[in-house]
Amino acid sequence: MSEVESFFKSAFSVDNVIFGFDGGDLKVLLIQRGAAPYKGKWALPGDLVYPNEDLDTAAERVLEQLTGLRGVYLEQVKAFGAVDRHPLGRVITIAYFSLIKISDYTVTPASFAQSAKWHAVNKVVELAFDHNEILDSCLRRLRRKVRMTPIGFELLPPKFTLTELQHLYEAILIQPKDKKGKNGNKGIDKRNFRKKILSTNLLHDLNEVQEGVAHRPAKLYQFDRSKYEQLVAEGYSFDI
Amino acid sequence: MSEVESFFKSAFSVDNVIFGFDGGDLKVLLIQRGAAPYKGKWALPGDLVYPNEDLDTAAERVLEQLTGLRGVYLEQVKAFGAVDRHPLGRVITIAYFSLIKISDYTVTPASFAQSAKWHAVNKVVELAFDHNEILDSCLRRLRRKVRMTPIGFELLPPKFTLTELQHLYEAILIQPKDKKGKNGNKGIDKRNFRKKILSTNLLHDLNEVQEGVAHRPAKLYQFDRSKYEQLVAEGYSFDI
DNA sequence: TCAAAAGTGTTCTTATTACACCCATGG
DNA sequence: CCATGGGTGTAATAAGAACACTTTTGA
Repeated sequence: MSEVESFFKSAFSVDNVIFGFDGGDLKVLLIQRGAAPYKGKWALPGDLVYPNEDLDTAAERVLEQLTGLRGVYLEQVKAFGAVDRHPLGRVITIAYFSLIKISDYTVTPASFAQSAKWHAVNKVVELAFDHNEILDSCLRRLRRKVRMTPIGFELLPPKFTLTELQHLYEAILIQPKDKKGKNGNKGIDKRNFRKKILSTNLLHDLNEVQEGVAHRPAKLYQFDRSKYEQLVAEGYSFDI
Repeated sequence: MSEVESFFKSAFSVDNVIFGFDGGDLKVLLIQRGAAPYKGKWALPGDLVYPNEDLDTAAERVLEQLTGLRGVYLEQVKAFGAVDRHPLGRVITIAYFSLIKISDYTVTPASFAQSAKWHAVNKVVELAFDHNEILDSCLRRLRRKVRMTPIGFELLPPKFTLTELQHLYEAILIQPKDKKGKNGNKGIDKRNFRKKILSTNLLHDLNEVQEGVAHRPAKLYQFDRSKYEQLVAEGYSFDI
């Protein structure tokens, strides 16, 4: 084998960290591997990239095959390319994360998806390959990004209450329990959160309320994307 | 050719955006291509990744071959993998940026390096491949990172003045001229900058002053890395 | 004595934090 | 009428922004 040929004895894949939110915990969609290597282990959904396929397209394809969803939030995080990360050969993988409304994911279209399941990110067990490391990277990216851009709404239904929104931020931003308990990992202050999020003027008050709750029903809001885009064009920068 | 084989008709490379600072402008080290494709064009230094080489190692190798430097700041940014990004085949590239002290780069050890040259990032011309896009991504990453972590010091000599440090931040953070002139792209306020940077207590006053300047000589400072690492362990987070 | 850059404080404005009670609804 | 979460304001503190003159040195 020539040296040049040896450079091409390699492949690349995409792996997708699909986040969802169930009202309480931040979740990640994992599949249970049906074949070696790591048969039976939980893993991130991923696939080899087709020879004539862009990386982003491959990530979209993996997402759609598993969830049936298109056009959702998807962002590349970084490449993972340790020599020994794949036991069968040199495979570098490009990590993506996507945000979906957990209620939109109902059936499991793809054949391999019968073994797909939501896992709370704080309770994820040992995964195949270097997927724990990939998940960690994507989670850190999400934590940073959710405070700088209004992507949190991608995880909520179109109509939501302020308390639901606050719980989402808490689920994403509050680490389970800091090593030393140094920084007080308490929840966000309700009044301050509402003040700040409403002061952006990006939430449209729908003049509707929750139904079927055994307490005072909360008002429903909707994220005003077009307003956000207009503000961004004027130099606005989201920060929460 | 089997389908599986076709997946392996691809290669990956690393491309390295090497930043430097000459006291005035933020610079990037580019090489002039000596061979097709894009012969004669300026490009980012890069190379194919060896089959048994980690991505980070490949990026370090490219950097060392060009500059002779080891152990400098290096960070992966992301992968670029458009199908047609390389005219000769499917090559995805992993972009890195590194920060070097421009005075440490003197001779040009590698054979291909006779055509290496510093270019002001604000005046970079059309580059080979998708390297302009890669440079933009790395520059955005640098702009974000330099405010969150004390990596700016990687671009300065060990002893520096506060004015030099301020000029560095201005060179990195101030865009040449905003589209509409909307946000006032003026320099940083000198007094506020000094107050803030000194309040971190991360600069060690060396009790030395500049020599050979035709005006009042400035005091010299040194970045106290061990103090920074100690503070980080206690939960501190740099922010400028 | 001039030019050139170093160095230095205060005021104003804005953002962040801390904090506790009444309200509306369904069971 | 009780349990449950919804909804609201103010005061104190901290951070950021604006701003101009004196000092030191070499030429």
